[in-house]
Amino acid sequence: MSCVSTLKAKGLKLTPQRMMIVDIIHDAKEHLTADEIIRHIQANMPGVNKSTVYRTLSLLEQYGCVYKSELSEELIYHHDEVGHHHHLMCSRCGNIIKCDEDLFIPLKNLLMEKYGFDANFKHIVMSGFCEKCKNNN
Amino acid sequence: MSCVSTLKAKGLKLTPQRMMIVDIIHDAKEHLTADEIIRHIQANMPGVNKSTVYRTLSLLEQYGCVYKSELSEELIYHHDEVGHHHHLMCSRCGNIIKCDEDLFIPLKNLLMEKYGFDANFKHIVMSGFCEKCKNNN
DNA sequence: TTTATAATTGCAACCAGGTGCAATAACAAT
DNA sequence: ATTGTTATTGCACCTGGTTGCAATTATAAA
Repeated sequence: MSCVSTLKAKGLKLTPQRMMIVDIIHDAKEHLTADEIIRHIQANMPGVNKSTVYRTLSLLEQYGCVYKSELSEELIYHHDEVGHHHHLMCSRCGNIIKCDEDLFIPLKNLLMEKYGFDANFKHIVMSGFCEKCKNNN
Repeated sequence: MSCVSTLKAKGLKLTPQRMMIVDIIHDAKEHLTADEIIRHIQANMPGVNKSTVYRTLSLLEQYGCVYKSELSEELIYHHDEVGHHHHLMCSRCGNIIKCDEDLFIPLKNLLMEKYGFDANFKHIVMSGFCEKCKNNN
């Protein structure tokens, strides 16, 4: 079900601002920060307020139309189809290790089995200590 | 190694503000929000600035003396020994399911094996859709 | 097409947390 | 005990994100 029909089915209004935000996320090749989305929309529709954007994003997230994740401290928004990956961030040195996403599959399956919970494993950032910092306390 | 000797070993200064913040976290039975820590310290040492608190917390986190985690949108700080648990938060309805921490052990071990990464699995919040919301799109 | 109504917007004010900088204080060396 | 160095503090300001509210607008019903 497309974003637009999902919203419609819920009795939510298809305002020009919303349509534009949906389009921006759909068209994006990569994930976007909220700020990038705000700049994009204000280029086309000057005067659109940032609170409108944030409210729309959280609405779309609630209805499964976009995914919000965090990437080294900053929140990013992305559409389902966009490629995703996981990160391990060191609390000491701040370095980020890219992480094979397959490692998370067993956990995802387990959460589904035990709790019926459909975890968002599109972008994960785990914090902890990297090899170097761990040994160099 | 205690927090105090860790700081000392790194050539960091043991200011009264820092000592007090360390004490507060040590004495806490539960995890604390940054705000609670700020209120605590300002009760004993009026005039201590919130930026000092935030800077001290991130310093302590870097050196493994406290753990920062997120609990349904708010950041919490806690000492190693404090009991911990995981949560599954629904992006639609906001409900939080408590989650058995053992489920994360295989993943933790895998990350250690493959990347030498010591993941902080003290408090995890996973987002996704709960059983009810998942089926009620 | 007009009207009613409920959802949505923009605004302004707010919140948690972070940052650059000059003043201060902890600690080491004398 | 005094001094010098360097880390740390408090301050003022900034940032991303949120909220209450009055004005506006999409949509359904008449």
